Amino acid sequence: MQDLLFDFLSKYVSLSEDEKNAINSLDIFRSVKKGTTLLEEGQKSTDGYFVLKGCIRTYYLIDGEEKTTAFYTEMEGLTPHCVINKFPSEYYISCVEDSIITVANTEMEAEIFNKFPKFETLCRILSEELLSKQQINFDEFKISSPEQRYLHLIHKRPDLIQRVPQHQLASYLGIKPQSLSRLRARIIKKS
Amino acid sequence: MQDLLFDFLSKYVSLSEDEKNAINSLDIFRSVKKGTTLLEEGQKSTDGYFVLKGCIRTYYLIDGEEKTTAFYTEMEGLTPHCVINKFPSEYYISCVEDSIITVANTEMEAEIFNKFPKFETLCRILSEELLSKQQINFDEFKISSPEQRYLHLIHKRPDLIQRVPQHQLASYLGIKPQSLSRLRARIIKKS
DNA sequence: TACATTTCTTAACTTAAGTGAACGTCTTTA
DNA sequence: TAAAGACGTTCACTTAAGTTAAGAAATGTA
Repeated sequence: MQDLLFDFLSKYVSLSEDEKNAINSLDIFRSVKKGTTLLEEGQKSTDGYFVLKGCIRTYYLIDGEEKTTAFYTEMEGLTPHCVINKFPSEYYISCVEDSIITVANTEMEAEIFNKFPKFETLCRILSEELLSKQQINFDEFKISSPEQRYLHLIHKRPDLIQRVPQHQLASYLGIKPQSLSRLRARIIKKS
Repeated sequence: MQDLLFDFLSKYVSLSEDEKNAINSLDIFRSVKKGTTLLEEGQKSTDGYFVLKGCIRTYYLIDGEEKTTAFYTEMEGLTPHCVINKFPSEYYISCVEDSIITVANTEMEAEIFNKFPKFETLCRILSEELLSKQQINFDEFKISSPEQRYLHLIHKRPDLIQRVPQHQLASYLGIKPQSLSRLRARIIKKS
């Protein structure tokens, strides 16, 4: 399982056996069942996640309704906002599928950065890349209609449409489940 | 003018005179007039920007229409996507007001990181913070209606509503200028 | 298997955003 | 200073999303 992680990292830096061992010794690999809640609203945590296999999502609970705002699949990671700002979490994190993930807290990160500065460079580059991609995503969302967003998602992340329930996709697209259903019917009719 | 930058940085790290001098010697401070285009669509660039005073925006030109997707004001910075992905820029960057900014390219960054590893830590922390804030912004955008987004903007960035033209604000809120105009009239009527 | 629950779809109705056009105001500039 | 252009508002009309409700389909569970 570790190989998935090391293969991914090797795209950015080359790791010595020492460095790989240092990571392995941290015992960060976890297998989690579909439906497991990794983080709850109101909870404080210092754990960040990285998905090796499977899918996790973040959602807000608003007036009893789940509003899914992000999905993380293979080779995607997230550091919850509450880890950064030290306040209780404003959202939930939950497993969409049985998944294999890494869980690492801030202290483990600091330890690794200290021993191997290379990792800090890696993390800087990764988060700068992510920030930039995220901005493009946001831009695209703003300048598109719900229908365009859906069509775009089909091209950009076709897997999501298969592996994620419609009502979760809907809020991810910024609309209600009924609207997504209607919008899909409209698209099929057109073609 | 440099003091604005150093005051900001001092919130994250303490800088020695040596380090400040190293930054000053890079000659990164620029004064730019309202309307100046810093980056054009199709252009390649390695420059990142940080706003000390004033306001800059990113916009896409789609079917002859400007779609403004982001504003950067005092103590906010951006690294354009084209700097990260090495492709021609998909958007423009332009000055909304007369501004004082820093302009730094990738090589200068590398040089500073090399001399003062502390700066890389600073940049990692800043970009992780930004990424996290950005995600919260995006979440909020998704779960809100245009009217809620506008009301939220009034509370979160009241200055923007004063200093930025309505039609630029509109696309920033993901709607047409006419809709923003109508939405504002609706809000006034209610209250 | 049978029942309950969740998820998805459909429909009728309401509300709000998109569109195109007109108009007044303000700004730019020739 | 006059003309042109940009900007914001309003309006009538169109289109699509929100809402509420009902029912079908799929899923999970006893």
